[in-house]
Amino acid sequence: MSTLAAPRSVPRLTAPRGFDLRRTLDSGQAFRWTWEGGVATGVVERTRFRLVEDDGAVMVLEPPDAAAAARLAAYLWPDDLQLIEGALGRDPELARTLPHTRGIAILRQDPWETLASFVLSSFNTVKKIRLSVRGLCARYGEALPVGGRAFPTPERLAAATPRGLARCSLGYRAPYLRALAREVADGRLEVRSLGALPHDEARARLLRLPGVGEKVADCVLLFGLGHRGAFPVDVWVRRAVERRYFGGRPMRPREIREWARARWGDLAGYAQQHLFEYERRAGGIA
DNA sequence: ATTCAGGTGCGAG
DNA sequence: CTCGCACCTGAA
Repeated sequence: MSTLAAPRSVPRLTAPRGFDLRRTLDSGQAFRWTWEGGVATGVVERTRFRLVEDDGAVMVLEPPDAAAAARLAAYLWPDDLQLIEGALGRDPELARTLPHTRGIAILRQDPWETLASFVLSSFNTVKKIRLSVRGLCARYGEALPVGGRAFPTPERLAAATPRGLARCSLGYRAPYLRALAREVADGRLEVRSLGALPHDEARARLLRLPGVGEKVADCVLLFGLGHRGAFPVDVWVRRAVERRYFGGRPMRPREIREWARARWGDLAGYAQQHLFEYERRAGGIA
Protein backbone atom coordinates (compact mmCIF):
# COMPACT_ATOMS: atom_id res chain seq x y z
CA MET A 1 0.00 0.00 0.00
CA SER A 2 2.48 2.56 1.17
CA THR A 3 4.61 4.05 -1.54
CA LEU A 4 6.99 5.51 1.00
CA ALA A 5 10.09 3.56 1.80
CA ALA A 6 10.11 3.56 5.59
CA PRO A 7 11.88 1.50 8.21
CA ARG A 8 9.79 -1.44 9.29
CA SER A 9 9.89 -0.13 12.87
CA VAL A 10 7.93 3.02 12.02
CA PRO A 11 4.39 2.60 13.30
CA ARG A 12 1.75 3.25 10.70
CA LEU A 13 -1.64 4.29 12.05
CA THR A 14 -4.61 3.81 9.81
CA ALA A 15 -6.56 7.05 9.98
CA PRO A 16 -10.34 7.22 9.89
CA ARG A 17 -11.67 7.60 6.39
CA GLY A 18 -11.30 11.17 5.21
CA PHE A 19 -9.07 12.33 8.05
CA ASP A 20 -6.86 15.28 7.07
CA LEU A 21 -3.81 15.70 9.26
CA ARG A 22 -2.80 19.11 8.01
CA ARG A 23 -6.25 20.62 8.25
CA THR A 24 -6.65 19.17 11.72
CA LEU A 25 -3.35 20.42 13.11
CA ASP A 26 -3.58 23.83 11.43
CA SER A 27 -7.16 24.62 12.38
CA GLY A 28 -6.43 26.85 15.35
CA GLN A 29 -7.32 24.39 18.09
CA ALA A 30 -3.75 23.37 18.98
CA PHE A 31 -0.75 25.67 19.13
CA ARG A 32 2.29 23.44 19.31
CA TRP A 33 2.47 21.77 15.89
CA THR A 34 4.92 22.92 13.27
CA TRP A 35 5.44 21.75 9.71
CA GLU A 36 8.66 21.29 7.81
CA GLY A 37 7.86 20.08 4.38
CA GLY A 38 5.47 17.22 4.91
CA VAL A 39 6.56 16.45 8.45
CA ALA A 40 4.54 17.62 11.45
CA THR A 41 6.34 17.97 14.77
CA GLY A 42 4.54 18.46 18.05
CA VAL A 43 4.34 17.41 21.68
CA VAL A 44 1.39 15.48 23.07
CA GLU A 45 1.40 15.08 26.83
CA ARG A 46 5.05 14.13 27.43
CA THR A 47 6.01 12.74 24.06
CA ARG A 48 7.34 14.53 21.03
CA PHE A 49 5.98 13.18 17.77
CA ARG A 50 7.05 13.55 14.17
CA LEU A 51 4.36 12.59 11.69
CA VAL A 52 3.78 12.32 7.99
CA GLU A 53 0.49 11.68 6.28
CA ASP A 54 0.53 8.84 3.82
CA ASP A 55 -2.44 7.71 1.80
CA GLY A 56 -5.06 7.41 4.52
CA ALA A 57 -2.56 6.69 7.25
CA VAL A 58 -0.30 8.58 9.62
CA MET A 59 3.28 7.39 9.79
CA VAL A 60 4.80 7.96 13.20
CA LEU A 61 8.44 8.77 12.44
CA GLU A 62 9.08 9.47 16.08
CA PRO A 63 8.93 7.87 18.55
CA PRO A 64 9.32 4.30 17.23
CA ASP A 65 6.98 3.00 19.84
CA ALA A 66 3.62 1.29 19.38
CA ALA A 67 2.26 2.34 22.78
CA ALA A 68 2.95 6.00 22.05
CA ALA A 69 1.30 5.62 18.67
CA ALA A 70 -1.83 4.29 20.34
CA ARG A 71 -1.95 7.35 22.60
CA LEU A 72 -1.50 9.55 19.56
CA ALA A 73 -4.50 7.96 17.88
CA ALA A 74 -6.69 8.77 20.88
CA TYR A 75 -5.53 12.38 20.63
CA LEU A 76 -5.88 12.80 16.88
CA TRP A 77 -9.18 11.20 16.01
CA PRO A 78 -11.53 10.67 18.92
CA ASP A 79 -14.66 10.91 16.76
CA ASP A 80 -16.27 9.26 13.76
CA LEU A 81 -15.74 11.88 11.07
CA GLN A 82 -17.74 10.10 8.41
CA LEU A 83 -20.78 9.99 10.63
CA ILE A 84 -20.41 13.59 11.78
CA GLU A 85 -19.75 15.09 8.37
CA GLY A 86 -22.56 13.08 6.89
CA ALA A 87 -24.99 14.49 9.40
CA LEU A 88 -23.70 18.07 9.12
CA GLY A 89 -23.86 17.87 5.33
CA ARG A 90 -27.64 17.89 5.50
CA ASP A 91 -27.33 21.57 6.39
CA PRO A 92 -27.17 23.36 3.02
CA GLU A 93 -24.63 25.94 4.17
CA LEU A 94 -22.36 23.30 5.63
CA ALA A 95 -22.77 21.21 2.49
CA ARG A 96 -21.17 24.12 0.64
CA THR A 97 -18.47 24.42 3.27
CA LEU A 98 -17.44 20.80 3.72
CA PRO A 99 -15.72 20.33 0.35
CA HIS A 100 -13.18 22.89 1.57
CA THR A 101 -12.89 21.74 5.16
CA ARG A 102 -13.69 18.06 5.40
CA GLY A 103 -11.29 15.84 7.28
CA ILE A 104 -10.84 18.17 10.24
CA ALA A 105 -10.94 16.29 13.50
CA ILE A 106 -11.45 17.92 16.86
CA LEU A 107 -8.54 16.82 19.00
CA ARG A 108 -8.72 15.48 22.50
CA GLN A 109 -6.19 17.69 24.23
CA ASP A 110 -4.92 17.87 27.76
CA PRO A 111 -7.33 19.98 29.86
CA TRP A 112 -4.70 22.07 31.61
CA GLU A 113 -2.80 22.83 28.43
CA THR A 114 -6.06 23.71 26.70
CA LEU A 115 -7.19 26.00 29.49
CA ALA A 116 -3.86 27.80 29.78
CA SER A 117 -3.46 28.15 26.01
CA PHE A 118 -6.92 29.53 25.43
CA VAL A 119 -6.60 32.07 28.21
CA LEU A 120 -3.80 33.44 26.03
CA SER A 121 -6.11 33.42 23.04
CA SER A 122 -8.29 36.27 24.24
CA PHE A 123 -7.96 39.34 22.03
CA ASN A 124 -5.09 37.58 20.28
CA THR A 125 -4.27 35.99 16.94
CA VAL A 126 -3.42 32.34 16.37
CA LYS A 127 0.05 33.28 15.24
CA LYS A 128 0.82 35.20 18.40
CA ILE A 129 -0.67 32.54 20.62
CA ARG A 130 1.72 30.03 19.07
CA LEU A 131 4.58 32.39 19.75
CA SER A 132 3.62 32.79 23.40
CA VAL A 133 3.08 29.06 23.92
CA ARG A 134 6.45 28.32 22.36
CA GLY A 135 8.05 30.82 24.70
CA LEU A 136 6.34 29.37 27.75
CA CYS A 137 7.40 25.84 26.87
CA ALA A 138 10.99 26.90 26.19
CA ARG A 139 11.20 28.79 29.46
CA TYR A 140 9.07 26.74 31.83
CA GLY A 141 8.44 23.38 30.20
CA GLU A 142 10.35 20.32 31.31
CA ALA A 143 12.86 19.03 28.77
CA LEU A 144 11.77 15.63 27.51
CA PRO A 145 14.20 12.73 27.13
CA VAL A 146 13.71 12.38 23.40
CA GLY A 147 13.78 16.11 22.75
CA GLY A 148 11.24 18.88 22.88
CA ARG A 149 9.60 20.25 25.98
CA ALA A 150 6.44 19.48 27.87
CA PHE A 151 3.81 22.15 28.32
CA PRO A 152 4.59 23.90 31.62
CA THR A 153 2.95 22.52 34.73
CA PRO A 154 0.68 24.77 36.81
CA GLU A 155 3.31 24.67 39.55
CA ARG A 156 6.00 26.07 37.31
CA LEU A 157 3.78 28.82 35.97
CA ALA A 158 2.50 29.68 39.44
CA ALA A 159 6.10 30.31 40.45
CA ALA A 160 6.95 32.33 37.35
CA THR A 161 7.95 35.97 37.75
CA PRO A 162 6.14 38.75 35.91
CA ARG A 163 9.42 39.50 34.19
CA GLY A 164 9.82 35.92 32.98
CA LEU A 165 6.26 35.79 31.73
CA ALA A 166 6.73 39.11 29.97
CA ARG A 167 9.49 37.51 27.91
CA CYS A 168 6.83 35.26 26.45
CA SER A 169 4.84 38.19 25.05
CA LEU A 170 1.75 37.46 27.06
CA GLY A 171 0.88 41.13 27.46
CA TYR A 172 -1.85 41.87 29.95
CA ARG A 173 -2.75 38.15 29.99
CA ALA A 174 0.27 37.28 32.13
CA PRO A 175 -1.45 37.93 35.47
CA TYR A 176 -4.48 35.91 34.33
CA LEU A 177 -2.30 32.97 33.47
CA ARG A 178 -0.43 33.13 36.73
CA ALA A 179 -3.59 33.47 38.80
CA LEU A 180 -5.01 30.50 36.95
CA ALA A 181 -1.87 28.45 37.52
CA ARG A 182 -2.07 29.27 41.22
CA GLU A 183 -5.64 28.10 41.48
CA VAL A 184 -4.65 24.77 40.03
CA ALA A 185 -1.38 24.48 41.93
CA ASP A 186 -3.17 25.29 45.20
CA GLY A 187 -5.82 22.70 44.56
CA ARG A 188 -8.66 25.24 44.35
CA LEU A 189 -9.31 24.05 40.82
CA GLU A 190 -9.18 20.39 39.82
CA VAL A 191 -8.82 20.65 36.08
CA ARG A 192 -9.11 16.96 35.42
CA SER A 193 -12.29 16.60 37.43
CA LEU A 194 -13.89 19.26 35.24
CA GLY A 195 -14.06 16.63 32.54
CA ALA A 196 -16.41 14.55 34.66
CA LEU A 197 -18.91 17.38 35.07
CA PRO A 198 -21.88 17.86 32.77
CA HIS A 199 -21.41 20.46 30.06
CA ASP A 200 -23.29 23.29 31.77
CA GLU A 201 -21.71 22.76 35.17
CA ALA A 202 -18.21 22.62 33.72
CA ARG A 203 -18.97 25.79 31.80
CA ALA A 204 -20.17 27.64 34.88
CA ARG A 205 -17.05 26.59 36.76
CA LEU A 206 -14.78 27.73 33.93
CA LEU A 207 -16.49 31.12 33.73
CA ARG A 208 -15.43 31.90 37.28
CA LEU A 209 -11.76 31.67 36.37
CA PRO A 210 -9.60 34.71 35.66
CA GLY A 211 -9.31 35.50 31.97
CA VAL A 212 -12.01 33.00 31.05
CA GLY A 213 -15.08 34.40 29.34
CA GLU A 214 -17.72 32.65 27.27
CA LYS A 215 -15.59 32.07 24.20
CA VAL A 216 -12.59 30.68 26.06
CA ALA A 217 -14.81 28.52 28.25
CA ASP A 218 -16.40 27.01 25.15
CA CYS A 219 -12.99 26.33 23.60
CA VAL A 220 -11.88 24.48 26.73
CA LEU A 221 -15.10 22.48 26.79
CA LEU A 222 -14.72 21.56 23.14
CA PHE A 223 -10.99 20.93 22.76
CA GLY A 224 -9.98 19.84 26.25
CA LEU A 225 -13.00 18.35 27.96
CA GLY A 226 -14.61 16.43 25.14
CA HIS A 227 -17.89 18.37 25.06
CA ARG A 228 -18.55 18.33 21.33
CA GLY A 229 -21.73 20.36 21.69
CA ALA A 230 -19.80 23.46 22.77
CA PHE A 231 -19.87 26.29 20.21
CA PRO A 232 -17.17 28.92 20.71
CA VAL A 233 -18.13 32.17 19.00
CA ASP A 234 -15.11 34.13 17.90
CA VAL A 235 -15.04 36.93 15.37
CA TRP A 236 -14.82 34.51 12.42
CA VAL A 237 -17.67 32.30 13.46
CA ARG A 238 -19.76 35.31 14.30
CA ARG A 239 -19.24 36.76 10.84
CA ALA A 240 -19.96 33.43 9.20
CA VAL A 241 -23.22 32.85 11.05
CA GLU A 242 -24.47 36.40 10.66
CA ARG A 243 -23.78 36.49 6.95
CA ARG A 244 -24.67 32.94 5.98
CA TYR A 245 -27.66 32.25 8.19
CA PHE A 246 -29.11 35.63 9.14
CA GLY A 247 -28.63 37.82 6.08
CA GLY A 248 -25.94 39.91 7.73
CA ARG A 249 -27.99 40.92 10.76
CA PRO A 250 -25.73 41.82 13.71
CA MET A 251 -26.10 39.32 16.55
CA ARG A 252 -24.83 38.86 20.06
CA PRO A 253 -22.42 35.98 20.58
CA ARG A 254 -24.74 34.47 23.14
CA GLU A 255 -27.63 34.46 20.72
CA ILE A 256 -25.45 32.74 18.16
CA ARG A 257 -24.29 30.12 20.63
CA GLU A 258 -27.79 29.24 21.75
CA TRP A 259 -29.04 29.11 18.18
CA ALA A 260 -26.17 26.80 17.18
CA ARG A 261 -26.74 24.48 20.07
CA ALA A 262 -30.38 24.16 19.22
CA ARG A 263 -29.59 23.62 15.55
CA TRP A 264 -26.75 21.14 15.76
CA GLY A 265 -26.89 19.71 19.28
CA ASP A 266 -23.89 17.55 20.09
CA LEU A 267 -22.39 18.26 16.68
CA ALA A 268 -22.30 22.04 17.22
CA GLY A 269 -18.58 21.96 17.94
CA TYR A 270 -17.87 20.33 14.62
CA ALA A 271 -20.17 22.74 12.81
CA GLN A 272 -18.22 25.58 14.40
CA GLN A 273 -14.92 24.09 13.33
CA HIS A 274 -15.95 23.91 9.68
CA LEU A 275 -17.48 27.39 9.66
CA PHE A 276 -14.41 28.79 11.37
CA GLU A 277 -11.94 27.19 9.00
CA TYR A 278 -13.80 28.21 5.89
CA GLU A 279 -14.39 31.79 7.00
CA ARG A 280 -10.85 32.25 8.13
CA ARG A 281 -9.41 31.11 4.84
CA ALA A 282 -11.90 33.07 2.77
CA GLY A 283 -11.18 36.06 4.99
CA GLY A 284 -7.58 36.11 3.88
CA ILE A 285 -5.69 34.23 6.54
CA ALA A 286 -2.73 32.66 4.79
C1' DA B 1 5.22 55.97 11.79
C1' DT B 2 0.58 54.42 11.98
C1' DT B 3 -2.96 51.04 11.86
C1' DC B 4 -4.88 46.64 12.65
C1' DA B 5 -6.33 42.25 14.70
C1' DG B 6 -8.32 39.81 18.57
C1' DG B 7 -12.03 38.35 24.04
C1' DT B 8 -12.42 39.75 28.81
C1' DG B 9 -13.23 42.72 32.78
C1' DC B 10 -15.02 46.60 34.60
C1' DG B 11 -17.60 50.75 35.55
C1' DA B 12 -21.63 53.39 34.19
C1' DG B 13 -26.34 53.67 32.92
C1' DC C 1 -28.49 43.17 32.17
C1' DT C 2 -26.37 45.85 28.31
C1' DC C 3 -23.20 49.14 26.65
C1' DG C 4 -18.64 51.32 25.87
C1' DC C 5 -14.16 51.29 26.63
C1' DA C 6 -9.21 49.84 27.91
C1' DC C 7 -6.01 46.40 27.40
C1' DC C 8 -0.69 44.31 24.64
C1' DT C 9 2.10 43.31 20.90
C1' DG C 10 3.59 41.32 16.32
C1' DA C 11 2.77 42.16 11.62
C1' DA C 12 1.54 44.84 7.72
